[in-house]
Amino acid sequence: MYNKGKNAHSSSVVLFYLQANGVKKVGFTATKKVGNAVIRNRSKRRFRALFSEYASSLNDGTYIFVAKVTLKETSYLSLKNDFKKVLTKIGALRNA
RNA sequence: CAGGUACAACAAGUUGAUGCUUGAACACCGUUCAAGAGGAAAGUCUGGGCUACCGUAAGACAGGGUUCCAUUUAACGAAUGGCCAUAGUAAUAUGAGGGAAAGUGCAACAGAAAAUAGACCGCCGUUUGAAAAAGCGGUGAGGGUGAAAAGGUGGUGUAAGAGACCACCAGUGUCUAUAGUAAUAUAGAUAGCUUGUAAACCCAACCCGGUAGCAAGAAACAGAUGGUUAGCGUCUUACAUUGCUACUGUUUCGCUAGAGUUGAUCUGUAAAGAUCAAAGUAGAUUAAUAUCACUAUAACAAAACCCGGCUUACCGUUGUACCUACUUU
Repeated sequence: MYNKGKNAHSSSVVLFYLQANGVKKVGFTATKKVGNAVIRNRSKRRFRALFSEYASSLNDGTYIFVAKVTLKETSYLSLKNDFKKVLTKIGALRNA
């Protein structure tokens, strides 16, 4: 998936996407580089909360969101912007 | 009032919107209600419980661990109180703290000489010599070297010297008395007994089956293919036995009421113990316990089988007890 799919970068998020009809899967990744267990769990929770906002307007396919080191200092609004940016870049938003 | 010491406690809150995990009820597959991370959940350093394997049980040896004393505890390498040593004016803190007189070993460099002491300079005696000096012997008091030079000071003594002898002092061992459960302390007597190293081997006392860990392990269903005839560190004795066991997937159990928590009373200096009372479902498996907003900027850090300790990290704040100095009375 990392090899075949498309990817898009922003300051706090990296998105990997592979199109597939009838499948809708999502994964959240926060490696040890990001921080300790508390920070990683919090990153994944924030991703999950944001993803549920966009979930209905997304195309089918498999998504992987990867957290970057700067994520823990990013505010909600700028994270939302980044989220929108990577989704648009990849063309996953249905009504973009 | 200033500085310090010890211990303890808390570890955000608010409401609104949108959600998650578990349980219960209703209902009949969605509603309602309830509960939902820590003081260290961390490091994985230790003591156990629990589970499996090493056939079972007992013993010996080997091996490992502990190390001032007493107490506490299920147990411990932990805790409490004390002793000793060191640091601090003190409150207090720190501690790999048995034995060097059971034995063996080791002590770099420097230095003449380093543990059976040892003569380089010096000092003393004597022989040779006119003298300078040389030879032989004595001397550990003086010099210099070193982490350490074989207790210290003064005297007696002597050719010069020496615990060789004496007085006082420091330490050590032994004995006695007193205090203490004891470690030990104090006092007296006595032995001229006096370097360090046990994180060198070793000795003494006490303690210990080993390995793996809940991804342990157990059960059910389904599937497909096999493996081995044996074994704890070693040995001995007794008994028993031919069967034992592995793989993949899913589900259930293991899974949370426990050597537990809180409060009161009593016992104890304390760790802790006894009695009585009260409250109480976190239990997941990519893994819930949130996301956004507001107050004020908020640490370290996320349960994963469960308990006792230890270690390390830490924002902001509060309380209690004590010590020292100064001022006033």
